[in-house]
Amino acid sequence: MNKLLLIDGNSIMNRAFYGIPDMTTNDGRHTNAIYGFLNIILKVIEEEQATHICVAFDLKKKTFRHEMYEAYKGTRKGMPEELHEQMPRIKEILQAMHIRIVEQEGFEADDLIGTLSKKGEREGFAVTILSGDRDLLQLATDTVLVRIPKTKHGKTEVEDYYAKNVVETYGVTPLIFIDMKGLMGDTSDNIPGVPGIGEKTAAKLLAEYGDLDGVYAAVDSMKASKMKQNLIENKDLAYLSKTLATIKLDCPIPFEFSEATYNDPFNAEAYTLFEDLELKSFYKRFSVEKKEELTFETVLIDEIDGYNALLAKLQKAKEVSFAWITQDGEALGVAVCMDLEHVYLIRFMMFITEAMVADNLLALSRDYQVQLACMHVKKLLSFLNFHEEDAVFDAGLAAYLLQPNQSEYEYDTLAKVYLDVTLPSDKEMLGKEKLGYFSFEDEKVQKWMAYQAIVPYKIKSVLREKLKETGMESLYDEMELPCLYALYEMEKNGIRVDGEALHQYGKKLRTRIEELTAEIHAMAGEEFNINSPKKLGEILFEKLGLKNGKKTKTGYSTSAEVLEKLTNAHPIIPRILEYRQLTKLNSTYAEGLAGYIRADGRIHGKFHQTVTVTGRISSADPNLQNIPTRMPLGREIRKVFIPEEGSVFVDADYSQIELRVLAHMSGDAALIAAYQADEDIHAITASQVFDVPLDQVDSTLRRKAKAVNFGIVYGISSFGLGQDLDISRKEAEGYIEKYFATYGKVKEFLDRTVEDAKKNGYTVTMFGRRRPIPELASSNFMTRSFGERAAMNAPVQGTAADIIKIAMVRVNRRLKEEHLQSKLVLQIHDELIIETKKEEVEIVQKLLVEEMMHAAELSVPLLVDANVGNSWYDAK
DNA sequence: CGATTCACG
DNA sequence: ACGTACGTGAATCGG
Repeated sequence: MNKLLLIDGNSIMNRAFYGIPDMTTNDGRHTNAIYGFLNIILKVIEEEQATHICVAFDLKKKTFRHEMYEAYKGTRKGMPEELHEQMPRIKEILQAMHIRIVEQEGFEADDLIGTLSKKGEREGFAVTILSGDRDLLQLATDTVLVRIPKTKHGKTEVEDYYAKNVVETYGVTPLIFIDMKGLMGDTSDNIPGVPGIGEKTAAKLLAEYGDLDGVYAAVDSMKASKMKQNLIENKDLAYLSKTLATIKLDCPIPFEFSEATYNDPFNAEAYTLFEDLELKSFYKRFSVEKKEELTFETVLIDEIDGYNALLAKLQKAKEVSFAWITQDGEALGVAVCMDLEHVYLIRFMMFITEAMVADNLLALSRDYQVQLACMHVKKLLSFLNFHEEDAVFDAGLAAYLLQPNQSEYEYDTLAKVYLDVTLPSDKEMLGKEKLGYFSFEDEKVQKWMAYQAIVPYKIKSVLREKLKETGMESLYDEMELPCLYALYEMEKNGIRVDGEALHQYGKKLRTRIEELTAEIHAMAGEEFNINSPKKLGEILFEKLGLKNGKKTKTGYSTSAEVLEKLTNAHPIIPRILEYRQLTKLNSTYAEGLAGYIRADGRIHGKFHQTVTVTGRISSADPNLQNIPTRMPLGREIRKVFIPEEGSVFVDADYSQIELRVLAHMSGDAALIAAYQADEDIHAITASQVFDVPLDQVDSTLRRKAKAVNFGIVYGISSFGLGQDLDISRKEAEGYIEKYFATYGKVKEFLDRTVEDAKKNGYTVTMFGRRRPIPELASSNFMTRSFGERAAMNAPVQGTAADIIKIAMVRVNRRLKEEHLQSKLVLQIHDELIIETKKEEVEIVQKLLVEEMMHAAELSVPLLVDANVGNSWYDAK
């Protein structure tokens, strides 16, 4: 039997738009509704095994029913621009997929669907209707199925309704469902209904009196009530609502279903559209031949004569790009490119050794003035001994500066953004295949290797040009590129950790954790997983009946913030808080860090340079930038980080660098003066904001003022500040106003920053680093507000990040220039740690403080605190 | 694999 | 009216 699927295009697009978080293409076109729409309909098409499909859309022109409603209530909300722009695109896609689109001027999508559904039934189709709108339930019959997708926790579930299911759920037949809408209305569909009558009352009335006419025939005999009054007063409204809710079944349909067959949806034409919109998750459905968009020849070099001939050519080249091919830390070969027509794949072997090729590459830069380019220089440095001076172009790093909000910078993404060429990704090409000697003979792997050399070759000039255009060329050349070498050295150096001390620390924690576990289980009266917020919530708020439990999303919140308010409500609470703290310390730090200690007794974490949107460095595997310090017990962990014999740690950190940057960038005289006089900034702020003489500012007031200062840097909101200080939004509002009255230029600066960001689409740091903030253009209040706060924060956080990068680069240079044996080991945003030979302590400390202080000339001094110690704990 | 929680600046 | 502070990474749970 033929299956007809009728899709309510507008309502499904609408559902998808609000159900799927914002998604955009690289050039900023929104695709979330398109993505969600396609996911829903493809899922249903598959389930239904549909043979014929129609997707109905409203046309822009107002319909009769709109006009009736607007006559009643004035305006109707238009759709947000982000959704609006997706409508023509989804239609294009459907057309390309040979899926029938139905539109009629003067008719809404549901009228068309109603008509088509009847026509389909008459012609012997099994009809299914897919809509996000419950209005369509009136079309359900014994054979016509209405399906309504719901997004639950990110997953789409579909509710199915035949006539009998409508009766089960709403107590009325589909036809009477229209009368029900007339009584209860439907806010989402702009149907007013009778005031005071909701689902329950409407269902009761209709069960008793049959339909709307029945209700009004009997209305006079009802006993006096508010409801009766409402019914009588709003009779016209009820009938108007019914008319509004009634779907037409007699629209003109100028085509036959034979023109709506579902056939060959995943064709080449559709593929180019999917590609254009970067809807990658659908690519695998297409079996079309992907056309090769980069044409080149791969040449395998695996004997010495060929290699020598190639080398001679490379030495004469001006620009050479390369990709070091590795597997599990072992080098297999290198792909090299010096023109657009060829990629040479050099396979390491007996007579073409890794060491030899590495030396030759280095010599290209140093002896033959060849400009080298590749993808991720830092990753290569353990194989290739390049230095800062070699200035190897790093395509990933350049691309990061241009678009720091991307999640990765692999060859396929870069090719798409900068060459408008779609290449298969790592995953698509290799899957889980392990590379080896014979991979050089596998055509697919050859391509993959080649891409990584030819992409940087091709995009280098594009990236250079864009860096110039955006004023970020010197940022790239003088800050980011040199910084990469300092970061690599920190990774290589690692930091020494006393494994035995770490083990003892963990043991101490675990003893206490066991005690707490037993006590908590005893108090709860059962054994349960304390680590499961879900279980814990049930125990606390249901079994033990603790009140509050207010913060929810997918259950009760059991965050420390909530639990702390309940500390005195039950003795189990403080134990859970302690348990949480200890298990965190144990699993993340005691046990977590232990797993990273290498044979040299040191932890070699990674420092990522292309992760954060603001320009900061991030740390991972393990994260060495979040080692505890705020709580005494956690801080103890820092005792296990120790220098090697004969060395100490010299640790230096900036004092309030972000607020100082703010003082400078805003030019606020009061703030600048306070810093120039080396005043206690939080105390001064307290005195100003709370109208208290400076000598009467107590610790509580100072703490509050500190929160205000932090809030300013974070992009202040009265709600956020209120939350942090546990005061009312109103009160927080007062603090902020007082702050801005004191530091007027700061307000001007923040306002100007947001305004410029809205105009340009990005913010800029003192050193020209940009942060795009697409959220500022959103029509969604929440999203836009976030963008505004981010815009206030980014120049400040970003400039501070720039400054410490400059300091790192200079410190690292001086350590080398002055032939010191001390080495950088950690960077924690505003802090640098140098493992320092004892005989170098004085000079290193001086050098470190000097370079940090003078990394930037601001209108306020950059103060640096420095300490020396035999562990990280002691040096701070 | 997303949500929750929590460690840091 | 909308419901949040800015920027990260890791462990854990549960679908």
